[in-house]
Amino acid sequence: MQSRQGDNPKTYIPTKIKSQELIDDKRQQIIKGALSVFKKKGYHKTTVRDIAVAANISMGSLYDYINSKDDILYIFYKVFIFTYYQQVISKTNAISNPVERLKVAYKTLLEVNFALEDEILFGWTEAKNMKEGHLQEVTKLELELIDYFREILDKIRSEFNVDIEDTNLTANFLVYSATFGILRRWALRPRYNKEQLVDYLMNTQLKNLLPTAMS
Amino acid sequence: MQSRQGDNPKTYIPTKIKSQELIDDKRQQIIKGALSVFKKKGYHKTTVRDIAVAANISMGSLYDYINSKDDILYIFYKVFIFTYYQQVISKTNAISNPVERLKVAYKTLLEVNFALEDEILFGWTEAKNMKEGHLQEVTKLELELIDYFREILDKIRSEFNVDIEDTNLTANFLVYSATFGILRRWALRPRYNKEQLVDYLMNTQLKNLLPTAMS
Amino acid sequence: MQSRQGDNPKTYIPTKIKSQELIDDKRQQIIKGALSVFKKKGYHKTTVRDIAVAANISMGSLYDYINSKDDILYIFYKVFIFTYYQQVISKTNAISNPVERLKVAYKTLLEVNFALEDEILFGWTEAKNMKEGHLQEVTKLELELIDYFREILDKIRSEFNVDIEDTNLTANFLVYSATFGILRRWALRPRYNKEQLVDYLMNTQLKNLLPTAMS
Amino acid sequence: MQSRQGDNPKTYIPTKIKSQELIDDKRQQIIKGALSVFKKKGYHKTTVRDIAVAANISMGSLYDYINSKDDILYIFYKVFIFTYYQQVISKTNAISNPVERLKVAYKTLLEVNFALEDEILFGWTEAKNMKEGHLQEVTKLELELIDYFREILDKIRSEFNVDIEDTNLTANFLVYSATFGILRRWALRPRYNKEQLVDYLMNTQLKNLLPTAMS
DNA sequence: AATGAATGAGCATTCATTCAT
DNA sequence: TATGAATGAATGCTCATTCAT
Repeated sequence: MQSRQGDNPKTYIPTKIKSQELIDDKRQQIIKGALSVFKKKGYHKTTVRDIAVAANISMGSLYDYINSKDDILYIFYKVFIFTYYQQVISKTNAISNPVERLKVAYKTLLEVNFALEDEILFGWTEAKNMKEGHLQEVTKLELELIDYFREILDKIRSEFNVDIEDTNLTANFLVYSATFGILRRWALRPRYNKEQLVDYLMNTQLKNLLPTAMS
Repeated sequence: MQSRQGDNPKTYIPTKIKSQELIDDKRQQIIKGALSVFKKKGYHKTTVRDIAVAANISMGSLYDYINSKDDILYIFYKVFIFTYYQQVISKTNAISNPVERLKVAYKTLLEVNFALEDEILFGWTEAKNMKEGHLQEVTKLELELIDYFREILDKIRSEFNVDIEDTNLTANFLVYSATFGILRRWALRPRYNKEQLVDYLMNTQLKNLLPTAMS
Repeated sequence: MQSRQGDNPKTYIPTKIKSQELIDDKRQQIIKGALSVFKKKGYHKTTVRDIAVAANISMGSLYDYINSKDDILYIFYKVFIFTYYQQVISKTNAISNPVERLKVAYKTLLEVNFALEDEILFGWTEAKNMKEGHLQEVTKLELELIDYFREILDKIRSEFNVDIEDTNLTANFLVYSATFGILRRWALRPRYNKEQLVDYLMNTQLKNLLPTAMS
Repeated sequence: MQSRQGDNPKTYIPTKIKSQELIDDKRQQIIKGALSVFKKKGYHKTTVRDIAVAANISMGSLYDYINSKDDILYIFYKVFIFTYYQQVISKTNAISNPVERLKVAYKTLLEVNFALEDEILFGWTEAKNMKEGHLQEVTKLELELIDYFREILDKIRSEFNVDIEDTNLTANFLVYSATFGILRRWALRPRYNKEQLVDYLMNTQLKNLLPTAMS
């Protein structure tokens, strides 16, 4: 696999601070604090003061590590999507059978989604608040994940002669379907728990894709 | 079918204006203007001034028809979801065969979704900004739509002895799947047009549900 | 007694309306409504809309009879002080013995004060909101009342040779003392009722003024 | 004398500022500026901008020290009444003879009133604009001052066997009488100066209270 | 004469960002 | 580097007054 953007969540945002290590540490601290407030109040209603308090850092210092409130959103997305992405890759990279790899990848995707519920919910609704350049970069990362699924599907199609009409479209839908339990949780909880939802998607979305013998 | 909330999109929000007809007209004008700005800037970044200008009404007059910025969001959702809902119902109510009804209902749902792309995109990301009471009311309307699908599925199951494990969960997923083309348009366009996306969903989501003979 | 301003509470404020009778009626209606709202909310927090509603008149019509919110305050004061003033005069004008006249006048003043508690409380705190010219005119009316008391005291002094150093200052204090029970009601009620407060003032303020034999 | 509320004018109003010393300084500066504008325009017509300008502080900074316009009023009253109160107490606390103490206390009260004319004039008319809780607290402080006079009168009555029917009512009237020169200044100035007014009240209000031999 | 809808300047308050220490 | 006080433009909302009908 060729090198991808997704391999590194760190981004160049100019700061007054020299030590890169310090920058990384503090930014980690900042987005951790930020997310804890974002979850409750959303991006717009969260003030930079709120974030500084939650991150246990002074207002002035905060602005030594970022240049604007928007940067916080950007850094959050980078780290978040990178994590999301890495988990799926790392758990499946070594699996040679593409059918098996698809199953594990989709299952992992579902698990990660449930593990990062708050982040996903927040991410879905607030992405539009990033400025153009940042948004594009984040979008690119997500497209890479979809592409990862497409590659698996392509392999299945060519190796097993399975009939999948459009692997790109299918990959897109698969990734979309994986957030069903999260984005609809207001309608699904508490009636259904995580396991039931994972099972439902594994049984319907994958089974429909693969010949009965395989699934 | 018993009476539902969804039968009436008008809601009592006290105003300073006495003529109900005028209220309805102006509110229509307001949300039309509001949406045109919301689309570009999102709810929070849109100022009430922006809305007044877009709706071609003065600030003072605007507040004669609503009581707060939040009300605009609320009225928008009520009208939007009601339209959404009504179209599906009105086009399928008369179809007695439940399989046929399901097909037409889902197809209509997809068409409406594409017709209301902007509204849906906006609606998905900004719902959380409504105040508690309003949010609940809007949520209720959406649940009624899901229930409408569940009822059709129940009928199919009992009349045709089709194996659908959980009709409620399935109905939820069906409604969710219908927004795929909209919520992922940044990844799907311009490669796929509306027809292709509608076909994909009709072919995968419905076909998987019904025995081959029926679909 | 020469003609005084206080003889007529009506004032020339230009209006669009021709019939003077109608003007008088409507203004009566307006200040009645206005006072009922002023009592609860004070002048500034009362909106013209509030007044229109309370006076059972339309916004547009209201402005046919007055020219500004300030006018309402002005008309209120004119009527209020005139009433206040007239009662004291009319009950005492015929009493020839000045000592007796003083007693009845002060007693009447006290009674009127308690009868118009709300008006007085409102009047004291909101007078400053009238515009300069109006304020002066109203002030003039009150000075006439003080003068009325000074005249009685002058007569007592000359006829009975009672030692009252400065009749003008004394008259001022007498009128001031009469509002004690009203302006301090937050500290006096419910411990003291109207009768106790009237007795206290009659016994202290008048008795101290007049030789024991007279009071 | 037991501890009283009046011992401390500082009140807990949460702020964004951490240094208490700075808070005290700036608040002093704010109410000084505020009063200078309030005097001319009254509470309602004074904008927060006016206050910021008069206090030589930026709008944003102003709100770092208070939370609402109402708070300014509240802080003003606390400081004002505390000053008022403290002066009377501190000048008389050491005087053992209660008759002497009464004389000095009343005289001091009169002097303080004249020294704080603007504050009193403003205070009387705008108290109603404080919110409920604040108003009660301020009221309590004033009641303590009245109580201070009542205690002196009680002592005089018991020690000297002077006939004062109701010491509480008398104390109330004494405190009320002390603002005569201020609240009626529009009718009294420029004819009477401060000394004449102080003399008048000392001579009438106290002399009437005490047996001739004492006053 | 009466009505009530329309207007827009004005207000209290917030908050991202800067900067002196 | 770190701190937190200072800044002021921007925002949601109000309300006295006007005006078309």
